[in-house]
Amino acid sequence: MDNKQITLKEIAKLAGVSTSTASRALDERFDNYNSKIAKNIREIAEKHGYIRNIIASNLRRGTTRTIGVLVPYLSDTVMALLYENIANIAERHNYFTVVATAGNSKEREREVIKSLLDRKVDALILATCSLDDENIASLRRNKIPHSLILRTDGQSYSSIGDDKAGAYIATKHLIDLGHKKIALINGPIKSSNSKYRQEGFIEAMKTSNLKLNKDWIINLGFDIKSGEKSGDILFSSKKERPTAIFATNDELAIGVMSSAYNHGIAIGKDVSIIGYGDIPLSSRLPIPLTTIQIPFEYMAERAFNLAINNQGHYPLINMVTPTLISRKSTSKI
Amino acid sequence: MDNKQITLKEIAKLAGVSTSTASRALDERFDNYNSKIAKNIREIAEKHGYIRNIIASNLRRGTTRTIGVLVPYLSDTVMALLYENIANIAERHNYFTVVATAGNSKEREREVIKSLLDRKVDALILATCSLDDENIASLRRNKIPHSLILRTDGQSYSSIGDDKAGAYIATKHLIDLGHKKIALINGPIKSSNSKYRQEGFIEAMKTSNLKLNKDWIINLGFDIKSGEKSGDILFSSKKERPTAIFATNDELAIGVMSSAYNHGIAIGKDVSIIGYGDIPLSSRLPIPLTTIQIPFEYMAERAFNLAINNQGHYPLINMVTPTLISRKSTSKI
DNA sequence: CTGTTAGCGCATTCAC
DNA sequence: GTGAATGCGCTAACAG
Repeated sequence: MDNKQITLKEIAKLAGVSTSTASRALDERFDNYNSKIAKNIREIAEKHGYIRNIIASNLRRGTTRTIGVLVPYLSDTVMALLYENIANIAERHNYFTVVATAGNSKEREREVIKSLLDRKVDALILATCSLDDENIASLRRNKIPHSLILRTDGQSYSSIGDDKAGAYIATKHLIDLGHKKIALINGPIKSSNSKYRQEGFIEAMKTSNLKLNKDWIINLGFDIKSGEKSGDILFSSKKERPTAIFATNDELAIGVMSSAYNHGIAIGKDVSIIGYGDIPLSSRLPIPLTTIQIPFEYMAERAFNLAINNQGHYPLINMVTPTLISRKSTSKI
Repeated sequence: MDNKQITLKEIAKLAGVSTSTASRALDERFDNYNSKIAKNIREIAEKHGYIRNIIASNLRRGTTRTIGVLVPYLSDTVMALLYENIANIAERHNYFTVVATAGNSKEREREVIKSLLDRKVDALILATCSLDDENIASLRRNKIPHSLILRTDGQSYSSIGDDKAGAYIATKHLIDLGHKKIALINGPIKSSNSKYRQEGFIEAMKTSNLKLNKDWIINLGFDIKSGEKSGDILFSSKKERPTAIFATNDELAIGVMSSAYNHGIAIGKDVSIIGYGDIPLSSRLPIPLTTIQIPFEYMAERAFNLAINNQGHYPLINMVTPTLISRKSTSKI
């Protein structure tokens, strides 16, 4: 595999040519270099298991063909899926990918961006964006190639889902099932996906002339625990309870389900729950979750293209259309 | 942030010293270099936002302080948790980490290892090991620093859980609850964790003089889907059904739960289910999952130390002890 | 402690 | 199409 790798110079010597000729013959970017001598060099290189020293090459070329991806947590399945898709598409384009996790701290995010940049990544893809994100503004100021995925601040090139439409579809699904008392469990509104999903929810409610109950719109976090807490708030209320809940991501929905179970409320019967994201788990829950599917692969591909080459081929904000996946957690009232 | 980064040479010129002096003054490895001139260099560097070009530094130093991590899937929560823990401990030691996913293909794994090595990672940590793993044998032959995590082939330095003990505890828990008809849902036996968990299961059964039913030991995959299939096999059998099931990881257990639900079998009542791993989700399932907790952080730390520096400070196989977490998915018969 | 010299391994001028 | 020369930016060996 390696140990003392054979070097370009040595290959050149073996082939009886200069290192520059050897370098050209082995440069993957010139595919029209087919002289006899070039072919010979390639054969020799192949035979001796020559592998270009990427570090040296990167230094000289001034580019690393590496993109850095920033997510809050990799243990968040949506983020893991997003990253896997980005890594795949990048690999197909001969790019290498590195991830870093920033948790929910803007400060940590700043550090991590710096660390990625110090490593000379050619571009960044960020899934951490909040609506007024100073870190991302700083990327723009410094003209650092980057794109946003899943969430946008409306100012950098972004590949996101049509969150408002998705939320509208989700809410409409509940309404079409006959529900009128519908609660929204959402993440913090400072993220664009939360904001637009909330807008979609409200629009669907208003369009159907349904009353919005302020106590039934809850904005805590994005994780299971937040969903559970939100569910506890709704289900332990002395007042009226909602008959349906739209949780703006699947993890929140799972948390709500857990809470419902603890309160002895039958999911899909006493209460309908719809999520957002369609993570692999959702279809395999004891009560499979009705949810909104996001085309992650397509989203990742666009984010990649935006990061690498966003010279006006694409609009600033690129949206993919989500679709409803109906399962057992929702039913007619 | 960057753009045209100021270079060491320029800092040296500004400080009126040679580049080598500047280099030494800014070398993080010499913390005892505190002459007046050195301090001055550092001040100037700080003022001008100097950042060492890591690529050039890596090339010259011949080391990257980067470790490569190989996992099957990042969308497998256990793997994501493992990686996050490795990345954290590595960062604390001033190492950078990159991940790659190999799916379940040994061929792909080989490619990915090569790609990581081409990038000159200083060491590898692999969570992909099977019992007789040619890729890992190859690492040993080529004396490439590496360690195994979660799974071992018994020949490379490894940081794993005590799978046999964990499985014994899990099975014993079911037996102590009065169960006698116990099924095992396990991954493919070619992975050490599956193998040892199966051994622990069998030992507990034998120690308690319980009969092993061959139809009740199922070895499919590691994912939810496999768990669901396995559950379907058990629950749709015309013959006798088990009253308890030990699934050797939480995802399998979730799959089984889904199957149980579909068959109208009440979890924690008609059937007790115990998992393994304690992923965050498990405690928040509608019926919280009894499971075996693995100390991932400690496991990751040891794997890191083994990868970086395994010169006999540690035994070949390092085991962390798992503990039982009792929840509602198991109950007395 | 400091400066000089000499590369790490490769890619890119620029002549021929 | 090829080779000689020249660094990318940094670090290490050596001598003082």
